[in-house]
Amino acid sequence: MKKTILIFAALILALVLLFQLSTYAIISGNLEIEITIAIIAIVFFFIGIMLHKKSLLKQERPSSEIDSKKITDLEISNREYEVLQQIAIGLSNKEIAEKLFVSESTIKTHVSNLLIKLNAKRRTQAVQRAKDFQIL
Amino acid sequence: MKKTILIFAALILALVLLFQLSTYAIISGNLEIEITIAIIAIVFFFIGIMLHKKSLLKQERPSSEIDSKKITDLEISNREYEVLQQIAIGLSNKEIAEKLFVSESTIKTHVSNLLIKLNAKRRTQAVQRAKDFQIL
DNA sequence: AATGGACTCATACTAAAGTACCAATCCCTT
DNA sequence: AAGGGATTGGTACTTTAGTATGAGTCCATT
Repeated sequence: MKKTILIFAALILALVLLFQLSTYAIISGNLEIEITIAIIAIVFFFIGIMLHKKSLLKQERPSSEIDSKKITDLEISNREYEVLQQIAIGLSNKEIAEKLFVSESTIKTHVSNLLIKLNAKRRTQAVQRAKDFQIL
Repeated sequence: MKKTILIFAALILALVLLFQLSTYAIISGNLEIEITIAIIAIVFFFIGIMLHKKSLLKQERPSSEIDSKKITDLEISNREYEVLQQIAIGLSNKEIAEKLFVSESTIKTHVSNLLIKLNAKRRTQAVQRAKDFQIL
């Protein structure tokens, strides 16, 4: 909200400045009115583009951001989440075990707990549900 | 490219029209120059926003579009692709078999072929690779 | 008519995945 | 110090997944 106010203040300021400039230019005869109008048009054209770009950035981020709150809500521990990430890239339990320097038994335990917490029957379904929850 | 030319033509036309309007207004004394400038600024401000929005739509679509050419390149058949989609949503072979009204054996055959064609060792990896290829 | 691709299904395996239970540390909080 | 969650690991099993191989049907192209 603060940024919006600042942006609009800047816009009004720019408008006033351009107006002052154009008035002076027209009176002093240094600039033609067509050029003044053209400059104003171009300046606000690009202001429109830039503002829209910034507003979109704020909207796009959440859609691809992981929801860390949801992870804690589901009571998924750090280690379990690490395992979940490895499942998502298609690794087997043995491969995950080697990557995280633990035994395959440990990974199986983590996977079983993940399936319960994500209410999934299989690891493929767990990945799908995790993506629905925006935690992957 | 054609659209870009049309858009710029429309922009120039709008600029000329606004210029004509403002010249007439100022000469006839019906409008103050400040108001004219303000109108031009607002109009081009919104033109900027709208143009940027349209250009973004063209960019976003391809990133979430499935690459049907890639599917044929990988020699993945229609039925195999259907199975791939079901794997991606986390179904087991038996569940896929019931959904597509075929036996589990058939699904296993399709899955095996998919793994070869996608160069994957497991179904989870197949899903991951399919997404890399933009076919899911 | 013959060939080849797509789809189907089966059998018999081997290999992963997943379940159920138990248990030992470690670390943090009460 | 005691309790509890997190992490680790094991054994013993059941269930899915995946491989290998062969074979039949259907359909379009040659």
